[in-house]
Amino acid sequence: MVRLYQVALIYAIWSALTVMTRPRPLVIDSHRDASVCVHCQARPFSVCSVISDPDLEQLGAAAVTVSVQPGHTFITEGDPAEHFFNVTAGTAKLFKLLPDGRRQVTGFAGVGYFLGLAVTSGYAFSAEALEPVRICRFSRTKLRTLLDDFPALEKKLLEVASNELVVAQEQMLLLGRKTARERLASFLIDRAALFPHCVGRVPAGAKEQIHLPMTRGDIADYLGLTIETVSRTLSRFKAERMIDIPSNSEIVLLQHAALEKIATGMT
Amino acid sequence: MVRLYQVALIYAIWSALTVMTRPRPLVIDSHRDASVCVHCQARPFSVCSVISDPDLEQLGAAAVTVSVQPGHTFITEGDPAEHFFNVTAGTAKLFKLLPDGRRQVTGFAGVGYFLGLAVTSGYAFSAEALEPVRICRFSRTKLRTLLDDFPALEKKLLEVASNELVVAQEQMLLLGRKTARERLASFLIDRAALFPHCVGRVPAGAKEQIHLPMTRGDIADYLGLTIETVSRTLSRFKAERMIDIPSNSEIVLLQHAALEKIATGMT
DNA sequence: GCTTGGCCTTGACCCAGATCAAGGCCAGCA
DNA sequence: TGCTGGCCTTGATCTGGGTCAAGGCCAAGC
Repeated sequence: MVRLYQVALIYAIWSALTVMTRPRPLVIDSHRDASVCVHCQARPFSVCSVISDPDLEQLGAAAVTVSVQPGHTFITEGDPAEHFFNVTAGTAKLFKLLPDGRRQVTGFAGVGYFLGLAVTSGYAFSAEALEPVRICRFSRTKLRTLLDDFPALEKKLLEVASNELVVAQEQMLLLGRKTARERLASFLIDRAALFPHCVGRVPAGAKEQIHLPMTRGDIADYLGLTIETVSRTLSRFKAERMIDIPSNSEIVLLQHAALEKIATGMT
Repeated sequence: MVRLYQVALIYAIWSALTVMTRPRPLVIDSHRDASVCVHCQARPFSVCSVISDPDLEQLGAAAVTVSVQPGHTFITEGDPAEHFFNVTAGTAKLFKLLPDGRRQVTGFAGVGYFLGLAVTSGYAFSAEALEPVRICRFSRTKLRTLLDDFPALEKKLLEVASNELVVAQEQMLLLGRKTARERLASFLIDRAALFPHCVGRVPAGAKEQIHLPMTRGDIADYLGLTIETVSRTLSRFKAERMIDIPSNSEIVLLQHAALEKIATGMT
C-alpha cells in the first residue's frame, strides 16, 4: 500500500542531518521564580492540578521552562529518556519514523499534555513543535523524588497513562479498520471535542469551529493516509455541506451529528 | 479499503445475540486458599511480583479465580468497568468492534498480563479466551485499597501502562505505515520474543519456534489485513525459506535476521 | 470409513486509496 | 509589483491488498 521511493529516502537523510545541525531549543529560565506554577494557565489541564497550592513551590523548583520554536524537535526517538515534559503552551506533534522516511504521527500534544511516560531506556517517539511551544521539563530523578513526595501525582499519572491507552486503542481501530472518510470524520469530531489548544473538553453547544495547527501532511501521517486523500476527502465533506473551510487552518463543522455517524462507521 | 457488507452486519447481530445468551465464565473458587498466590506460576511475569511473600495473603484474599473456556468473552466493550484482571494461564484476544462487524484486535493477553487499566466508566475493549484461560479478578474498590496499602503496586502499574503505551505506538506505526509483508514479519518477530504463553522475554538463542494460539482471522484483525492476505504472505515467506509452518498453530523462524530487517522496513 | 464443519489456501478479479503530475493560492520579501 | 517557496487542490492513472469463489486439510462424531 505504501511504497518506498527515492525522494523519501533522501528526505530522511536530509532530515537527520538538519536535526543534528539544528539549534537546540532555548532554555529561557532555569532559575525561575518558584511561584511560577501558581499562575500557570496550563495547571487546570495538567497533572499538576493534583498538587495543592502550598506544595507548588517544590514542584516549580524541580522544573525548568523551555521554549521551542515551530519546526524544532525537542524529543528525538531513541535518545536516552532523561526528561519528562509538560506542555504549557502551544501544540507539538509526536511521531515515529521508518528508515526510509515513512512517518506515523502518534498524537498531538496540546496544553496540559504530559510527555515521556515511556520507561524504556530511549524515547519511543520524536516530538516537534507545530506552534511556539512552552514546556516544563523535569529530570527523571527529580520526578522520581516528586512522585515519592506526592503519591497523588503518581495516581494522576496512572490515570493519564490509562486514558492514553484508551485513546491509543481507538486509534488502532481507526488505522486498522476505518475507511479514509471515516478517519477524517473521526479526526474532526475528536478535534472539536478539545478546547482550542487544550487537553480539556468543550462545554456543550460551543461553536463548532476547530483550529488545526498542523499541516495536511501531518494529518495524513496521523491517519495513515496521503496528503492527497486528506485534501480530497475534506473537499468532499465541504461539497456535501458537512463542513466549511474558511482557511487552511480552520474548519467549521456544519453537521456534527452526521460526521459523528460517519466517524463511528454507521454509514 | 475496507468494505462493509451484509454478511458482516448479520454476523455482528448474531454475535451480539450469542454473547447475551452465552453461559457466563465459571467462577471456580471465590473462597479459595489465601496461600494460592505463593505458588502462582504467573507471579514472576505479573504485577504481583512486587508484592513480598508476607503480604501475598492480603493480595490473595482480594482476588477471585475465574476460568474461561476458549471462545468465551469475559470482558465486553462498553460494559461498566467493575473489575481488573490478571491472566494466570492461557491467552486471550483483546478487540474492538465497529457497528457493522469490522474488528480490530488491539492485543493478545498472555500469562502475567494485567487487564482493565482503563479508568473511563466502561471497558475500552472486549476480551475473549483463545485457549482455556485462568484469571485473577479484583473488584475496582478492592484494587483501590490494595494500591493504597502497597505503593509499589501502583508504581508497577504505572510502569506496565507506560510499556503498553510504547507497544501501542509501535502498533500504530505498523497499522498506519507498514506493508502487509512488513506487518507479518513484525508479528512473527514480536511473537518470537515471548516465552510461550507468557509476557516475559526468551533467553538469547532459544529455539525459534513460535506457537500461535489465535486463528489467521485473529492475526488479520490484529494487523489490519484480511485472512487471505495473511495466508498468502505466510505462504510466500515459506516459499522464500524464511519460515516453516509445521502446523497451523506453529511457525518456525528460519531466518530471524532477514525477517527483522523486513519488519523494520529495511528492504 | 464417511460425513460434517471449521479453518486455511489459492486463484481471478476489483477498487479505495496511492502515486504521478500539473497548477492554484498566498504570505513574505525585494 | 512581481518573484519565490511552501502548502494545498485536483485530475489521471496505477496497484497492493481486498473481495469473491472454489477447493483442500483435518479433527470430531457417528
